[in-house]
Amino acid sequence: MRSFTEILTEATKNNSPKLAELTASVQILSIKKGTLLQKQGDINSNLYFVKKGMLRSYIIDEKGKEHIFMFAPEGWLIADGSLDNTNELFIDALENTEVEVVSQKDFYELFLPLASVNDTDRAEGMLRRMSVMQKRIIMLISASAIERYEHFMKTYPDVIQRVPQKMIASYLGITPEALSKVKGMRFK
Amino acid sequence: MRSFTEILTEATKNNSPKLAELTASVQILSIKKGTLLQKQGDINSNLYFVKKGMLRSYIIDEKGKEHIFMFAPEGWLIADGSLDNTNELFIDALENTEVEVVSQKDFYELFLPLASVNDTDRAEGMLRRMSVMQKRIIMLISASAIERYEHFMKTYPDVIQRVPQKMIASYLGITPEALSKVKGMRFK
DNA sequence: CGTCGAATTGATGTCATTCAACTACAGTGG
DNA sequence: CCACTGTAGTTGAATGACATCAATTCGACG
Repeated sequence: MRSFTEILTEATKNNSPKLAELTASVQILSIKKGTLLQKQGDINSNLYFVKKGMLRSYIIDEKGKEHIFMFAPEGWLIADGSLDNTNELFIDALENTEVEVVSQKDFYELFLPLASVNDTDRAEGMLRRMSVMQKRIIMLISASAIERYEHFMKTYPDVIQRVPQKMIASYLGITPEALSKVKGMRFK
Repeated sequence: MRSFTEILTEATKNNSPKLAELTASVQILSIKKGTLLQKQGDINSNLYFVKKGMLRSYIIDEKGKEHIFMFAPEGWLIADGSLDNTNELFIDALENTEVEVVSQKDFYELFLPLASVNDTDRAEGMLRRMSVMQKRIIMLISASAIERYEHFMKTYPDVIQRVPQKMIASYLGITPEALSKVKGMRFK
C-alpha cells in the first residue's frame, strides 16, 4: 500500500494539474498514545495512513463493551467503512503514531482520479482489505476461540507483540478470560 | 451496481477501442438450481453478476460443515475475494439463475480501465461490499444469535423468504436448531 | 515501594451445540 | 391417487464452550 505522500511525489513528477489541492489535502499528524481520532456518530470521516505506530478501530456496544474491528500498524490504511456518512467506529492510537490524513471526500475526488494512480493501485488496497475481511468472517462463523487465536498469531505475529492480550480477545470476539484459558489448554 | 452488459452498452456508445475484447469477455449463463460454479481450491476465479435468481458462496470446514459466506440475489456481484488465486469459496446456485460472468483477469484488465467507468463506479461496488462486511463482522463479534437474526431480517427481508432457514443459520454462524429455538423464544 | 491495569485462575451460569426423536411436507415412482 | 423417501423444521435432554463475577498474582512504571 502506497502512502499519500508517495502518491504526491509521483503526481509532482507528472505535473498533475491539481497538485496544490492535492498537497493541501494531506495532513501529517503526530498522535500521542490514547488519542481519539474519531467517534461513533461523527459525521466527518477520514482515511488514516499509518507511517509509524499503531491505530485501531472499534465499536462500543449497548453494554459499554469495546469490540475491536481492526488494528492498523505501519503501512496500513484505516477508515470507517460505513456508507452513510456517520461513523460506526471509534479510531484511536494504541501507540504514539505518525499518520497521513485525508478526508474521504478529498480521497475520492482528488486521489482516486489521479492518472498516476493506476487501476491496480486503485483496486489493491480495497482488495487487500476485502480479502482480510473475508478471512475474518470465515473464522468468525466457522472456528472456535483457539482456532481464531492461532490463525491470528500466524497472520499478525507482530501485532501480538505490541498490543495487550485483552485487545486480541476483543478482536477475536471472546473475553480476555476465555483467551487466557484456551491458551493454557493447548499445553495440557 | 451496474451489470457488465450495461457497462458494455456505454462502451459501445463511446466507441471504446477494445470493444470486441470487452464483449467477448462477458458470458451470459443460465444456471440450474444446485449447479456448482466454482470450488474451494480452484484456480480460475470469476465474477458473477446476478441478473435473476440467487447464488451463494460458502466454505466447507474440516468436519464437512457448510458455512455460508454470502447470498447474491438479483443485482449483486459475487466472487471469491481471496488474494492468491486459489479460491477459498464454493459458489453455487440456490435457484435457477441468470448471470453475467467475467474472469477476474478480464475484469481488472478490461473493465476497470474503461474511461466510461468513472471513479465513483469503480469504488462503489467495492465500498458497498466493504460496508456490508464491516457490519457483518461487528455483528459476529458483538451480537447474540437472536440479535444477528433480527439484524439479518431487517437487512435482507427478501432473502429470508427465498432460502431455507438452515442456510440463514449457516450465514449467521449458528446451527439450524439454535435458530429455530431463538425464534420461538421471542414470543414467550 | 506502592499503585494500577493486565493476566490468570476458579466457581458458577448461560447460551449454543450435539444428538436424537418426531412432524410436516414436497417430490418420486408405483 | 397413494405409498415411499428424503429434506426442513421443531423440540427435548445432555454436553460443551464461552461468559460472568470475584479473587489473586504479575508486571510496568512513577
